[in-house]
Amino acid sequence: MQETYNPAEIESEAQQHWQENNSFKVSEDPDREKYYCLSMFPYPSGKLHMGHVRNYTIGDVVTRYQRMLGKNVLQPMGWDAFGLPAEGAAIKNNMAPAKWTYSNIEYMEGQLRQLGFGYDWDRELATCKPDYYKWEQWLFTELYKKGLVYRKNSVVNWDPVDQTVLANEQVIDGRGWRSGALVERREIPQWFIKITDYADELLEELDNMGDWPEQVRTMQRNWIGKSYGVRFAFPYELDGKAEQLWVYTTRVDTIMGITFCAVSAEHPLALHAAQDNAELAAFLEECQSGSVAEADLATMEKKGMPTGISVTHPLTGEQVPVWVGNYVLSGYGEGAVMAVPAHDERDFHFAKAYGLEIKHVIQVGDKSFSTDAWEEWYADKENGVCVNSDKYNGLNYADAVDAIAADLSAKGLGEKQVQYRLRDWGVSRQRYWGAPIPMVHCDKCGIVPVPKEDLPVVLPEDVEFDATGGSPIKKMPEWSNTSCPACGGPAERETDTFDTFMESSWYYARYTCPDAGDDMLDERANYWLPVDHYIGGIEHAILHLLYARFYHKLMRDAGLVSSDEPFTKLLTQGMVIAETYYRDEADGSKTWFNPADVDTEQDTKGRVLSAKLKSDGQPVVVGGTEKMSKSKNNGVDPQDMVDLFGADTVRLYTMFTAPPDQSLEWSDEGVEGANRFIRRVWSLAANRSGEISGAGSDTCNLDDTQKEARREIHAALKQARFDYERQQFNTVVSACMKVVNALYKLGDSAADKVVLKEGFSIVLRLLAPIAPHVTHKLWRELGYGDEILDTSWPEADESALVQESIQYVAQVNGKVRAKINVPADAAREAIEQAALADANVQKFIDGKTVRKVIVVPNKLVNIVAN
RNA sequence: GCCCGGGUGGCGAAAUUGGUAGACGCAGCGGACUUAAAAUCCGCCGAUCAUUGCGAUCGUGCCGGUUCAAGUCCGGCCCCGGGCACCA
Repeated sequence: MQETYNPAEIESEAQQHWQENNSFKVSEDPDREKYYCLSMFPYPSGKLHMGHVRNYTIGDVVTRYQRMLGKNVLQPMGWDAFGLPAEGAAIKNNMAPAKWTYSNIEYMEGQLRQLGFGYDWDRELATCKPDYYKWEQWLFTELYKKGLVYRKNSVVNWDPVDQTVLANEQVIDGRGWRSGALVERREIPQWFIKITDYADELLEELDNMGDWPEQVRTMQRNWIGKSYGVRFAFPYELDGKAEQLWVYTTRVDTIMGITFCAVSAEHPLALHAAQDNAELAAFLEECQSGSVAEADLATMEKKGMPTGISVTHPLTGEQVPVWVGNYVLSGYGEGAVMAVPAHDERDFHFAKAYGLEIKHVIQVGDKSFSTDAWEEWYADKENGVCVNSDKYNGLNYADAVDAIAADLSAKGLGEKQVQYRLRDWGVSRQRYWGAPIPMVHCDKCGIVPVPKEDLPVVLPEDVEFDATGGSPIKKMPEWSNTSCPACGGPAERETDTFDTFMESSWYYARYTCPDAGDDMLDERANYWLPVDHYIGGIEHAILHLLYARFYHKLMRDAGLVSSDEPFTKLLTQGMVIAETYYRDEADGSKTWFNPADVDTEQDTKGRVLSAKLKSDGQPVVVGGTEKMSKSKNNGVDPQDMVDLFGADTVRLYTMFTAPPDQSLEWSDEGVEGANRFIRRVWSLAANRSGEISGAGSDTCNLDDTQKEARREIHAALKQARFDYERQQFNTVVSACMKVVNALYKLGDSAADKVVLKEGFSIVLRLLAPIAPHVTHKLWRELGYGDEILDTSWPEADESALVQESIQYVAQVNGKVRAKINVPADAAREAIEQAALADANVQKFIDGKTVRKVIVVPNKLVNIVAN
C-alpha cells in the first residue's frame, strides 16, 4: 500500500470506477423503498461557487447515507438555465445568451464530476431546451382553459432612457443601473396565474409538513397572510352621481376613530380629483417615480395630499376627507384604506405630519392616552375595549367587530371578508432569455392559446443583443408574426417570456421521466414523487418553495401526479461567508481584495491585528466577514481548493466546519485541518495494513483499556447514526475523529488489533458518505469488500457501551462540588449517600440543613441545603 | 418599514433539547523525532484569584424573571444576517 495519500490519483480512479459501473444510474424498483434526494439546481453562472459545493455536498452525503441504509436512491442534477445574467453577459461579451449558457453548463458539469457527486447523469436537464419548456407552455394553456390564467395591468420599473423594463435588482437608489435615469412606475398588461385560488390549501397543508423547518413554515404562513376583516364602503357624491369608496380593514372595531381616508396614486378617485387640481396632478406624477419593490415603498417618506373630496362615514354620517398617500399600495386590497390615527402607527405619524385629527376610541385598562407620542398599547386589539364609540362602548375586539359588521351589513355598506396578503403570480417578463408565453393575439379572435400540436413555441437562440438590454424577439417580426390558430388569419405572438420561477417550479418532477415525449410527466413520476429530501439555500424559503408547492397542486389537478406536496423533508442551508479586505479610494469608493492576496498579522492569541496586500506590502482595511460575493471580492474558488487538497478534503471541511443550516465561514487553516485528518486516516491504514486487512471480524478477550477503546468506538458510532438522521454532519465528522484518535492509542497485542480492525472498518463506513473517494480506495485496499457504496450501515454493539461504574456530578445548591463514581446498578439511596459522604460536598453543607436531594439517573445528584 | 432567523473561548463550533458549559477541530504554547526545517507523534490550552497540591469566584450579546438546576423556558432591549413578489 502507498505510504502517502495522493488525492488526485485516488479521486480520478474512484470517479472512473463509478462511471464505468453506472453506479448512480437508477430505475424504478417497486420492491425496494425509494428515496429521492434533491439539491436545488444551479443557475449556470460560469463556475461553481462555494455555496454550490456546500449545497451539493449535503445532498450527496444524504444520498450515499440513505443508499447504505439499503434504499433505492435517486439523485439527479440539471440547470436552471434561463435568467437575467445571461442577457447581461450577452451585452458585455457580445455573445448570445444561449451560447454563453451552454458553455457554462459544460464547464460546471465537469466541476461537479470532479467533486464526486453521485448523480444519475442520464436524467440531466436544462430548462432552456425546448423539450423541457414545451411542457410548461402546454400546462399554461391548459390552465388558461380552466380559467386559472388571466391578463391584467400591472406595474413595472421603467427605464425612460433605455426604454426598457428593469428588474428590481437593476434599480439602484431609484435609478436604472445602466442609464442612471430616474426609474418610473409604468402599468402594462401582464399574465397572471391564480395562486390565490389555492391560498387556503397552501396555508393549511403547512400544518402537516413536520419535516420542514418551522421557520420556513412560519414565513410561508405570514406571506400568505390570511386575515379576517371587514370590507365596507364610504358613500359619496361625485358630479351628481352616487359613488362608493371601498376599503378593507382588520380593525373595524376602531371605525369610530376614522378621521380620514387614504387612496393610492392610481386610484380612480385620485385620478378624478387631479383633473382640475394641478398641484395634486403633480403629486400623482411624483408618486409614479421610484422602484416598485415593497422594501422601497415601505421605507420611503410617507407623503400625502388632500383630494378635496369628502366621503360619508357609513355609521356616523360625518364627512371624512380623502387624501392620496404614496404609501397606499394600489395592488393590495381596494387600493384605499380607512385611517385611524389613534390606533394605527402609520396613520398616527401621517396625521401628526399633516395636522389631521386624532380620535381616541380604544382603551386598555387605566392607561392614559395622549396625542403627543405613539405608544405600543394604542394598537393593542387583544386587551382593548371601545370607548367614545356610542353604542359600541365597552365591547372587546371580537364583539365590536361582530356588532359593527352587522350594522354595516344592514345598511348594505359592508360585510365580513377573508383576505390574503398573497397576490396572484405575475409570470410575464419583458425579457428575451426565457420561455416564450404560448399565446397569440388575433385582431378577430382576441387571445388564442397555442394548441398542443404547435408547441413548443421555440425561442430563437441565434440573436444579436444591443446595449440597452431590450429583448431581440420584440424586434423580430419574422418570429412574432404568425397565423391565428383559431381562424388562420394574420396574428401576432406574445413576445413576453415566462418568469424563470416557472421552470424551477416543476423540474424536480421532470427528473423522474426526463425523456417522456408525449406528456409532461408519465407514470414514473408517481414512483419517485414526492421528493423525500430537498436541500437548498434559505433565501428560497418563500418564493421558489411556495411556487413549487403551488405548481405541484396544479399538476395534481391536471392528473399528472398523485401527491399533494412536492417535498416531504426540507433542509435549508446557510450561506458561505469569508473575511473581506479593502482600501478606500480617493473618489470615496472601495477597492476590495481577495483574501488569497492578503497576509494578516496576528497577536499571540491569534487575533487579527492588521493586514497587508501581498503584492505591494501596503496595509489594507479588515472589513469583517460577509457572504462570499463578486462585489466584495471575497470568494474562494472551490476549484483551487480541489486542485490543492482534493475533493474529499473540501467536502469534509464544508461538512465539519458548521452545521448545514448555519452560515459557514471559510478558513484556509481549517481546510488544512480537514486534509490533515484524512491523511491521518490514510497513514493509519498504510502503517498497519498488514495487521487489519481482510474481510470478516475476529473476537478476543479484551482488557479494560481495550474495552474502553471499544466503548468509545461504539459510542461514536451511535452518535454518528443519530446525527446523520438529524443532518448534523459536523458532529458526524467529530465522531469519526474521536474514533481515529482512539485507534491511534491502540497497541500491538492481538486483542488491540481486533479492536483496531473493527474500529477502522466502522470509521470508513461512517466517513464514506462524506469522503467517498478515499474510503472507496481504502475499503478495497484493505480487502474489506468491493463497494463501500453498497455496504450496509454498521450497527452499534450495545453490550460494548455498558459501563460497570458511572461518574456522577455532585452538586450543592446547583453548583458542582465533586465527581463521584457509583456502580451502574446502585440504588438511589446509595447514590445519595455517596454524594453526601464526599469531603468537598461535606464542606459546603456543613452547618446547613439538607432540604432535598435530587438524583438525575446517570447524570447528577443535587443537594439542596440552607 | 414588515416577516423570519442568529449572537457561547483568540477562531469554527459541541452540549441527544431544563441536568458537569466549551466535545471535536483551527490557531497558539511546550515536548519527542531531526544536523536543521517541514511533516509526524505526544501533552497543555475560557477569565481572574490561589497554589506544592486540593480548590474558589466569575463566565453562553445586555437587563430582569421562573426553577433544586437556565446556553436551553418567559418578559423587555441591543447588534448581525435572510426575505419582501422582475436576482436566482
